[in-house]
Amino acid sequence: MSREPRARRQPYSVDVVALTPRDNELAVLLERRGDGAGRDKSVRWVIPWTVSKSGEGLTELSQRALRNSTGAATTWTTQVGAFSDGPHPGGSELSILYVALVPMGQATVSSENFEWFRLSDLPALTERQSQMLQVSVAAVRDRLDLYPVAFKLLPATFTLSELQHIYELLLGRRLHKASFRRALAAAALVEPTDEWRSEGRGRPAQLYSLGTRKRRRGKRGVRFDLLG
Amino acid sequence: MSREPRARRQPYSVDVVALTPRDNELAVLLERRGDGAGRDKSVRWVIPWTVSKSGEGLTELSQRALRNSTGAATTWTTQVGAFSDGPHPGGSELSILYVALVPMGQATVSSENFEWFRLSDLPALTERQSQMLQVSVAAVRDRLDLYPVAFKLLPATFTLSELQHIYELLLGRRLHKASFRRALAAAALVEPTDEWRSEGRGRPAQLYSLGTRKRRRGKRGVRFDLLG
DNA sequence: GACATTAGTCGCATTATGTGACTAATATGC
DNA sequence: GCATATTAGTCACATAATGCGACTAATGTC
Repeated sequence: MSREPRARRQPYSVDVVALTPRDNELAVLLERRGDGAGRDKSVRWVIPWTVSKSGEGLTELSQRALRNSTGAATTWTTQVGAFSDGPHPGGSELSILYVALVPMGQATVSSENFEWFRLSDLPALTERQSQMLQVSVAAVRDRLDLYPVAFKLLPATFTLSELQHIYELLLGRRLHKASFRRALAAAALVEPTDEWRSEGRGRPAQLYSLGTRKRRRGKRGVRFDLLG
Repeated sequence: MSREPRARRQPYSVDVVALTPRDNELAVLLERRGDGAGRDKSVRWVIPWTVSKSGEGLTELSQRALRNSTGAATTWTTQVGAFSDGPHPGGSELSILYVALVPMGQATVSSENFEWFRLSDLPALTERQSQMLQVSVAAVRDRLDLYPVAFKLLPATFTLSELQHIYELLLGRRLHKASFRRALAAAALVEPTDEWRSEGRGRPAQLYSLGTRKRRRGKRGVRFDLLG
């Protein structure tokens, strides 16, 4: 997609931050903007976005943006919010932001205009785009305890070590193996399959899958220790 | 505000769900719509909303909507999301939803066009409005552990019993007094003032205020028990 | 002064969590 | 084959958090 001809202002766009685990951290999918020949060379990558065509719902729009950038991948997607400050590459006033979680190892691109970047190795972004990315990652972290986001970053079956690595990646700190597994077992969240994976060296790991939802209600007390 | 003359479609509106504790549950501020003489008599109340005037940011818009409906009250406000399904009373395609938390006892109205309704005693709403209200309440609940929302539903000073009641109201279940206070003390969240409140019968209660933030980081393990 | 009512605390049983050390199963180097 | 490295998975025990009933404290009402 090349530069727009001084676009008339679109009312709103749907922007999608697609995240996937890579090299022990998160990576985000960005779109190449223009050919670098324009006057604004400093910003060459943007968060993929679409604008409404004809009465499409927000969800459909986000799915279309995702399909357009990753190539396929019906992944888990959730809305983060709306942003109005600063300019948008498509000239829209409003950005409706979605995060999409792409399972490890399934991070594809639809064309060479798209590329995955590790968060520690990002290209320059505009203020608004940078903020949207930051809020997206924070949104995923905040939902970690309430929604199965960690599992959406993994394939349907996974080893417990992989699951722990995802949690460590999202929390930004190491977890103790025995504690992690004990808590996981207590919640009866995952179920073992009869498959094992041999990763080269070391003992093979058993594969697990996310168990059927059990509507367990939290009956425990209030945690005041993570109010921020 | 009376019926609009077959409004041209606005690009988007900002809708504000204002919540306050009342009679041991939450109450929401609604706006009377039209005079009841129109053909659509069944829906006479709507969630207060505004549309953009001239390059206002979303935050300013929500503040204006709030001022317009409650009369004053600079309360704590946060964005919930964007909604596109179903019709909006203002004819906009998109609703950007905000929740505002109004401290107990400070729930005023700017005019007789506005009224507070307990959630158990709501008037009929459209599908979209009903959904937005439901999502707003869920958003507040989901943020209970991460953000000091419970304190935003109380005045600057409060008794510990009042605080516990707010938590019980938001969680929908009873908490044990001693456990609640022990956890609260461990987090060093609140500070006692030297004031006491005598509520008629019973022993007077000491008043507390929310202490200064202390950036305590969560070093504890993962909770799998409330994934849903 | 007995009683009702609300605030606030204590002690102990139970459960959850942190942590290091242990065993198990595989690959590699010699 | 056998020692060693590497990763998976478990155990046992100490410490911390939580559930919960019973207690004391301070007020108003009769």
